[in-house]
Amino acid sequence: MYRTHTCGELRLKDVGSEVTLAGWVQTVRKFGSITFIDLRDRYGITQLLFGEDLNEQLEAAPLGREFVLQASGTVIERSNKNLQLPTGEVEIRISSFSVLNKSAIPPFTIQDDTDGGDDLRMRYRYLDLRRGAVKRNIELRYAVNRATREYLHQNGFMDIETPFLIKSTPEGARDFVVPSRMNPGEFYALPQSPQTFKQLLMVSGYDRYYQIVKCFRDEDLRADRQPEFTQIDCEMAFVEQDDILNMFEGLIKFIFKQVKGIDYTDAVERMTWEDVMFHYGIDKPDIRFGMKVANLKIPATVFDEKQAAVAASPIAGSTGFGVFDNAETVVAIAVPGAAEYTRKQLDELTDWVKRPQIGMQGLVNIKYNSDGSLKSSVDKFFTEAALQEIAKYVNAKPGDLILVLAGAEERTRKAIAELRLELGERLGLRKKDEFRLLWVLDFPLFEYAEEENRWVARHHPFTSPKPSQIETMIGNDPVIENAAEYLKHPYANIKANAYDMVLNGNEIGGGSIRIFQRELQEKMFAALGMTQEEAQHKFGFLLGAFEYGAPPHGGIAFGFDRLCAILGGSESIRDFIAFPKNNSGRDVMLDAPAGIDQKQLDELNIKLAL
RNA sequence: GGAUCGGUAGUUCAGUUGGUUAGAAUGCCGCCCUGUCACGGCGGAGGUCGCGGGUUCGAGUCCCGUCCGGUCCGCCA
Repeated sequence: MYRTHTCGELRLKDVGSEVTLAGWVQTVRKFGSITFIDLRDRYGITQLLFGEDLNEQLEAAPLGREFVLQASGTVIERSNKNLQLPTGEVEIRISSFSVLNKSAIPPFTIQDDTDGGDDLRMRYRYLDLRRGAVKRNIELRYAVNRATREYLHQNGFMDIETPFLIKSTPEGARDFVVPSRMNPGEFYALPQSPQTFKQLLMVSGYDRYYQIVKCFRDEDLRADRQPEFTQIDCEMAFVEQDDILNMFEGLIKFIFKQVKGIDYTDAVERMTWEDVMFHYGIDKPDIRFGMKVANLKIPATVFDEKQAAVAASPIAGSTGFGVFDNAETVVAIAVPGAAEYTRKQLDELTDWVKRPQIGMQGLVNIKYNSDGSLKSSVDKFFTEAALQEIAKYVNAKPGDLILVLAGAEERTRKAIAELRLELGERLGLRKKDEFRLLWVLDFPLFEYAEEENRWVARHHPFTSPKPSQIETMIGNDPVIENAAEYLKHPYANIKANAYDMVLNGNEIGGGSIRIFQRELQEKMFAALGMTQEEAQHKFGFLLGAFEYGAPPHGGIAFGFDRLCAILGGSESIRDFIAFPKNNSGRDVMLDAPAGIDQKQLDELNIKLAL
């Protein structure tokens, strides 16, 4: 063995021991005749003391940053202790050492607070991984992994591997594709998720399955998206929606406890998709703070159950203010304590909602002053009494600032959700150390793709409708005559047995109760515009399996990278992946993807048409 | 597919209206230093201003193109 101890374990009780350590040189601090060296490994940092007797040897073999060093000596108590370090009360008086390997000067500093930019850090990822800040993230990831396996194992789940070389599917994200040498002209696809395999495992009777597994989607990336990412993929047979929700909020609570020491004893809130869209404008609301959306006006085609309530809004009739009267949707939030905002701040907020990403025409503000008076940017159109009515409707208190957006339903609702998050952020309401879970239930089963003029599955084509709506689905022809009026089609109102788990405004997991009868699955494929032949060709294996006693089943998948990032208090999932790819899907360390030899292309019968 | 910001020393950045020899910090190298731990002190080296073209007496700075990177929209069942 190269070492008797790690660099993280020696303490006062070890004083007097003869030890040998091995690790990387973090820093060299030379003081004439004595030299301090911080030696680092995965476990920590220990200070080495090189006395006068070793000076000659040090001059013969100078030590630089990141040199690999083996050093032996006696553990002694420090005269000057460093209580910042766990090992800071002791140091090693070195008697002999040897340089196991030299190091080139690293391109950035190997410190928590590195001077390296993202690109450089990724190019030298093996150096970046030496940094404590990154190491702690990788350790946290492993802790989440272990907690997940422990919980699922205790609950009878089996980890079963599924293949990576599978068949391309028509629905959903673009597939990564792998050419088959032995089958010229044919291609495998990498799985977007093990969805159909886990359902087949249910048919086979492995009634509790899980896998922490890579998934692949060839779509454009973002800071928080990778072309290959990891899911905690789970499926259960003989369950209803509640069984799944209970089992997996248990999982997340267990992870909180094991990884963060947090006792999440509150019941996880459950809201329907309609409710969260109505009250927060988005399907993954951050419920750590209030500032709920007030609906002053909505189109007749959405939120059937809310129409009556909105009809009582103070701007329901004609107001004489064209911006409201001509808008499909008018929504507002009351920002607590923001009535003091200056003209400059309000202008800045207005510019913020006018950015192309938000795309609103403007922002109406109403200051509900502490003295109860009201001052707005639309005083020309509304009496103070009318503003009072609005303030009451949006539940504003004196001292609040009411912000109102008006425009087309979809865009405006999205914009108010963004505005709510932005102000929550600015007011410090999105606390890093606070975690609030939420189940969002009863998503629509279908969305309408206007450009393709057909229904698409909102979750995926294996999601079952609410049992009460199976008749609606089977009994209606999916074809739409007038695309503009798709909202009037019965399919627009079919709700799915689907659920998302939301943590602090992030969708961390989602799943559904699946279709398990052949007829309903065939109807689903037909609803999505597939001919019987196509369905048979693409999913014949699944339809076949459903003929041999498929049990009722359902499942869920969690975004493992994202979950780790949130638990680690970071926005970026890249920090939690040992070897991530950049925004263009490149591995800048390997320089992948890359071209291949003509010989390889020939073997694969592939001609490039660049 | 679209929008937008950026590319200057090993690294992170500054660089005025276009004007002398392109700066700082950090890192690196050398010398000094027996208690540092962001050690300190003194000195030094280090640049194809991403690349190509243009405007100009003169371009890091302005214009066009291109490559690379960041952020966002579309997209991501």
